[in-house]
Amino acid sequence: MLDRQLLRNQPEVVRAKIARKGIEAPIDEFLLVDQEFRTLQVQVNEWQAESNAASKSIGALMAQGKKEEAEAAKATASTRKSQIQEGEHKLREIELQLHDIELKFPNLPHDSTPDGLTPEDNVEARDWGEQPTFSFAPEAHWEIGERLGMLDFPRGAKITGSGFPVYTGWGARLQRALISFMIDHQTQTRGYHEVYPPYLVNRESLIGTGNLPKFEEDLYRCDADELFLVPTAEVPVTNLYRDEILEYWQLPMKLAAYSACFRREAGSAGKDTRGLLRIHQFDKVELVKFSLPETSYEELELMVEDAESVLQALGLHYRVLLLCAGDMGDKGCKCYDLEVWSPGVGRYLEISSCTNFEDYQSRRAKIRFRREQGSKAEFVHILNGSGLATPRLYSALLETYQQEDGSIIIPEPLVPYVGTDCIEPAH
RNA sequence: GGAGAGGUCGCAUAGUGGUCUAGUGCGCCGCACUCGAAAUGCGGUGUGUCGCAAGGCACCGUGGGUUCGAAUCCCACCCUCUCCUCCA
Repeated sequence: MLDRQLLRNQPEVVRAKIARKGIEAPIDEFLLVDQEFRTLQVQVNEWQAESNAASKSIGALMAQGKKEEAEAAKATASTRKSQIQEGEHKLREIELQLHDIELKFPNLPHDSTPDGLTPEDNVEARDWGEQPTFSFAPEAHWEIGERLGMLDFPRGAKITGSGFPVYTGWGARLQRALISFMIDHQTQTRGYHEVYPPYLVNRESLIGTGNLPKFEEDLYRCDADELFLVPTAEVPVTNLYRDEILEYWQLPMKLAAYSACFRREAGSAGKDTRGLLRIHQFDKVELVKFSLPETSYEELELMVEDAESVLQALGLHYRVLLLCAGDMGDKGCKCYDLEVWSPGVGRYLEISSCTNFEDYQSRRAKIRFRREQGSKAEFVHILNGSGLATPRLYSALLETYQQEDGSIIIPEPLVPYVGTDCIEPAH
């Protein structure tokens, strides 16, 4: 959600900035409904003020025992009543309409976000490590996983559906190890506070982060209870402080949460269907920051480094992309993607997105802070990033550390979590 | 799921139809007193929205209703607590 004053006072600036994302903002619709809203509000307020004054005078007349005058005043007042009620209803209706329009506005890209509409316009900020070389043809992770009894796609499809893989044996152990390693890494060496959130959230929470109203078709919904499975821990974690005012000293607040993530991936049927590249249920450690507005872009750079540090610890080659305005999505102001190299698949895989939303989410979720006691509450800036998502990490790990004899070397920091330094084929 | 109790301004409480424009205490801010502090006294102290402003309007868990007028009465729902039931 954007600042209503900004929309009113500088509609053309807003329109132009949103156009950089290749999106046409509903700015004309907003201005029209907003004007209607304000006009009616002034009118209804006047009526209410008259009514309040009249009621007060009736009270005074009653107290003085002037019953007849009071009765006469009551009669007059009751004629005004339906008019006011009608006006109030209409006003509420228009306000909801206005709010709906506001919720549909995408965020404005930051000036440092490059122009462009397609992935080709993204800017490579840096890379780390080198593409590993092999003396044999590297296998894709689904081949390695099935051969070593770590991944079972057919049975996952049987018990649930496609896109719900089963991890078994060392595969399950490795999955659990990655989660534990990453959450420990972020909390113990990068200063994040651990959160373990619910996996089901209500509608308000999804509106708060901006997943609703626009992206409902991407979510799994439990109709009986009006709850949704979380597409990312971003949703419950960001909403922890919905409708709250934080203390100045709490900022920046850095939270790290593991959760399973559930996405219907509607509209992407046929894309990346093999292996772990695009699945409906996956695991992710999510980083969320509540920041002072004036430092949020520094915090973004630090968050990208936090995400990168996992890949560096595991010795995986990756690159960092600064996304162009059109490829960043609706909610962000500035976004970096981390792409890890997966040699068997032969591609860089998006494994983390680190985004500064500025006050877009905090405005929706009403998350504010106070600089000092008595000063006005301001919206915090909210950032989040994956730190990291497991399926593509899993892919890069198996494919990078595969050996000619069919085994997988486990990188050193992960050994205590997995309980072995090498996963070998069964004999 | 069943029964009961409760949800009021940061916190704690008062308020059961019109001097409530929601009182009081604590906390907080300002001023006074003081060398300084404590104590004390005085004043102030929520959010949103419309307005250049003065000021208006809305908000006592949420949504409806009754009434000229609702924190207060009625209905539905949500949440918390206690007990019962169920249960990993």
